[in-house]
Amino acid sequence: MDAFDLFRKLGAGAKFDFKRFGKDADRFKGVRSEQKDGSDLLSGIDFFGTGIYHGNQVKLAEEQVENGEEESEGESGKGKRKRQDEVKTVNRVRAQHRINVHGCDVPDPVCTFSELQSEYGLNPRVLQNLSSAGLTTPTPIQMQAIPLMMHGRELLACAPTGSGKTLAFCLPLLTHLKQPANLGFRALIISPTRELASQTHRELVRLSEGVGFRVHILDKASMAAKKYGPSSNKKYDILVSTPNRLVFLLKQDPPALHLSSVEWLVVDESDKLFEDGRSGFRDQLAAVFQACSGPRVRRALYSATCVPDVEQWCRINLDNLVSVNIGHRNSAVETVEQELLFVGTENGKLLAMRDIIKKGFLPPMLVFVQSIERARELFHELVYEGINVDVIHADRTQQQRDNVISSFRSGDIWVLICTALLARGIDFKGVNLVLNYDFPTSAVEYIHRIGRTGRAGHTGRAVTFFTEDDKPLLRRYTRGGACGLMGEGPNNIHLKKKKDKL
DNA sequence: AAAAAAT
Repeated sequence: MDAFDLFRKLGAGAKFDFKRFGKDADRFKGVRSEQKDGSDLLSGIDFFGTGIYHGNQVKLAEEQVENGEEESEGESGKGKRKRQDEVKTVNRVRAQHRINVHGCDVPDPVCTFSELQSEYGLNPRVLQNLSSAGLTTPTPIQMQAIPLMMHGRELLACAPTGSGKTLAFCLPLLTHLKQPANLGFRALIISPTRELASQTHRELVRLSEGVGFRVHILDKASMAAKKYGPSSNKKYDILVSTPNRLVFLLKQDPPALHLSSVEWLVVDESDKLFEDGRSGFRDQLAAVFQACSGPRVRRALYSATCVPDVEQWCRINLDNLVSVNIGHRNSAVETVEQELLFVGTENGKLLAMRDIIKKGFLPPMLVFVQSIERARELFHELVYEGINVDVIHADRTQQQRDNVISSFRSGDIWVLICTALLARGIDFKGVNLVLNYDFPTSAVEYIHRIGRTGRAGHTGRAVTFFTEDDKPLLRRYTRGGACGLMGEGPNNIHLKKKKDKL
């Protein structure tokens, strides 16, 4: 595995501009010539064309149709034909939208939001809120995951960045809860960062407007107010939180919050929250799972990336699991034009960055670096460039963090330097460029970072800086982390196992 | 490997 292969594996759908980055191409040629593989550079850059995958999907669907025919052999003519047609239609829909499902008794995908009202009793007001938000057609993940959750099925869902996962779990929650009830929280959503939690909270409030649900977020103020204690009036329905805050309240004696009425537990960015190790989220998440002790609790895990570890856990612990995958698993979103830029050294990064600024760029731009310290440093380098630049990371105060996010959303900040804090889930409208100033430490992180652009079918662009020093880093993580992500067929993913816990 | 996550 060399640097070239690595980038090939990172960048599904990547376009590499050889004229513009001729030097980089030469560089990779050099690297590549060390290999025995005789194939030439350009043919090597078949970025695992999506057409091949699509072909496989259709073929798979046809096989399913055939199976369906065999199964219905005992039936008489008319009914049999009707069932065959239905199976064909459903499989065609799945193939067309690259919906892959595994599990028993999977309900048909829905093709419109109004079907959700007629078939599953979605509140008409929510439907109205959807259309006033300009949402007309369900995305593939919504088509399949919503009916599943409406049937109360536990699931593991994997769909690309910016493809509508939030709505895919919010709609079923609202439908399932039917109306406000004073029973305490009946639905809980866990997110890895406060920024993502607050975004999800806002979405839920907007979506349920006029229905009367009490949607809460665990923030400093609500925790200080101690409003969820045993003596509270239980007049709340849905909670969104980061894990540790929740665990803090649960651990108090007596617990400052009860989750025994929770009927739906949604884990967003599930692979992140399953992260193990001394300071990982995993223990916190385990405590949350344990606290959601009601007999009727259902669980759904969502992410753009899925690791075998999480899948394994789901197979063992979830009831009659269904897993839904949209398109390639663990692949970069296809609407992002990806470029790799060799900049030689650290100083080369700064020069290239200044060059981008000097040449004129179309804001807003997100710039990812590897650590808080590096975020600070880069900010100090750029603050005098005459552009509106700011920086966000976990060491800034919540007030600063909130201000930065809102100024970036409003366009007052053109360039936002950030750490992994903003890598997942955050939905900025119209980020024109994601710059990986520091090379991401894993393919998974790369996928999430560049997924801040090219959202909801829009096009986006991502540039990744690359230096001499990054080479050993690349080799390490292709061995230990996500490897063979793509190019080996949709169901042939080897992610090396690190641990086998939980 | 780093970042985030409670007071």
